[in-house]
Amino acid sequence: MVQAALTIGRLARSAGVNVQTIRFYQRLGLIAKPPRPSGGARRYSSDMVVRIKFVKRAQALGFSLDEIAVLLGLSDGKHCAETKALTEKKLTMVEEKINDLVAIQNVLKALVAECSKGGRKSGCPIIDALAEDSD
Amino acid sequence: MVQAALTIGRLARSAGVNVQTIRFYQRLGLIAKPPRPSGGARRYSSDMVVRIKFVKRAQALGFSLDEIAVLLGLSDGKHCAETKALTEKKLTMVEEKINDLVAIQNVLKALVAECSKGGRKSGCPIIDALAEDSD
DNA sequence: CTTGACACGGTACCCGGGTACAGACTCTAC
DNA sequence: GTAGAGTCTGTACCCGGGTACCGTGTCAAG
Repeated sequence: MVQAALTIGRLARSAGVNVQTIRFYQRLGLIAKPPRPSGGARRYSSDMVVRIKFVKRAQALGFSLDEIAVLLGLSDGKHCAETKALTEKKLTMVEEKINDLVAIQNVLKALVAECSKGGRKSGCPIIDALAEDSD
Repeated sequence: MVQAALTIGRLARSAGVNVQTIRFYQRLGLIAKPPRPSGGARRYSSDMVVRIKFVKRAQALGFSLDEIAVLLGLSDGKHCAETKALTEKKLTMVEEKINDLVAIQNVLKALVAECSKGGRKSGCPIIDALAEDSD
């Protein structure tokens, strides 16, 4: 933690993010806005790079920015139980989404297979299946 | 095809959709707008119910409204090859999404497991993992 | 002393898939 | 004749996660 005192542009480049994204995160309250030295540019410590990367990694694991705000609030390491609960909830959501997609995958596979088989009543079996009153 | 001559409200109820959604689909060109009988309300044939349900079923299989517009354009049953190609493309997209989610699932599972194991250096292993420079 | 590169703050716009609201009209029943 | 339900058009708003544009300020180099 060398407190490298970055400008927002350098901070953005270090974190691999746009300047606008940082301002956007500030508006959401994910990222603190350091005090502005009256007439000059705000200065950011290199801890902010870590914090932004934290956001990006959590996002890559499927957490929404709202959820990440909560995670950041728990990030002093003293709220491990809550953090774990949130992660388990997210895991459940991911698994539900996988189940949904697998069901879709099976339907699509069946449609493609039927199409390849050929020789059905009227036109295209895929179109027929979508037009049928199967609900 | 009894041409039941539905009002937009009845059409919406039959198709299980809001009136605004029908108008929205009309704006997108997914659904035709029957001529307005000068001063009266537009009348919809019951074929429109089928068409709207087609849209909803395709949507449930992961097709976007743009893609559904294409599907509807192919839906005379004479474009089975194109339809199949579109479906295969969608299947591939779904499979890619499943793969992404399974990767996420594995990471989340590992984090939860490590958290349950307990006894790590500093605070919460999940927070630590998100804060670490692993990229 | 001017030019260029940044920073600042505010606002508007993008995507996709709708939802909601406002104001005018028509039709039907009481 | 008047209330209520429905329809019409147009426009604005919602979500989430940003992106873009505008006018102004500040700083350093040439």
